Amino acid sequence: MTSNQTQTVISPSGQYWLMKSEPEAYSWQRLLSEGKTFWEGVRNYQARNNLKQMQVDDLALFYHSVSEKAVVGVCKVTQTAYPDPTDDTGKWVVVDVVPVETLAVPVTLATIKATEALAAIALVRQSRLSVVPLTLAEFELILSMGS
DNA sequence: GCCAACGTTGGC
DNA sequence: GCCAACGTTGGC
Repeated sequence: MTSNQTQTVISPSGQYWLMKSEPEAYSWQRLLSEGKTFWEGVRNYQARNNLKQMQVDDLALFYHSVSEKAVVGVCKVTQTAYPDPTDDTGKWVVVDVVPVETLAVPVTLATIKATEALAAIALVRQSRLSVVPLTLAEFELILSMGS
């Protein structure tokens, strides 16, 4: 590790994600205070497939949906997909994540939509998908907008 | 609170 | 296997 910045911005697998949560259901502040969580409750096949592709140390933006509509932090995958303990059917999975950093300035959906370079972002194009992939460029741009 | 988008379910 | 009905999500 040469610096904090390198640690934050680089995902060894080259994969980057954005994960959505309603702050009323599970907030960034709660993740900060708990230090770790498993990302439960995904009941959508496409989102599940994204979860299954995650590697340890993949980085993900944490997005507050509905009441806030802003990217608020960066988290990191510490455990790849395993069966969702809150699910009886055995069909669904979770991953473990830990918080990495809080954005100095939340990056709002309105700002993202107004940014030309983010026009293709899956957050906007597939607004109902709760776990979406990001390109490195999208990930880095949102991080820089939030710093 | 409304509505658009979209995923799921079930009848045929 | 199609498609109408329905439920859910999430932005506005």
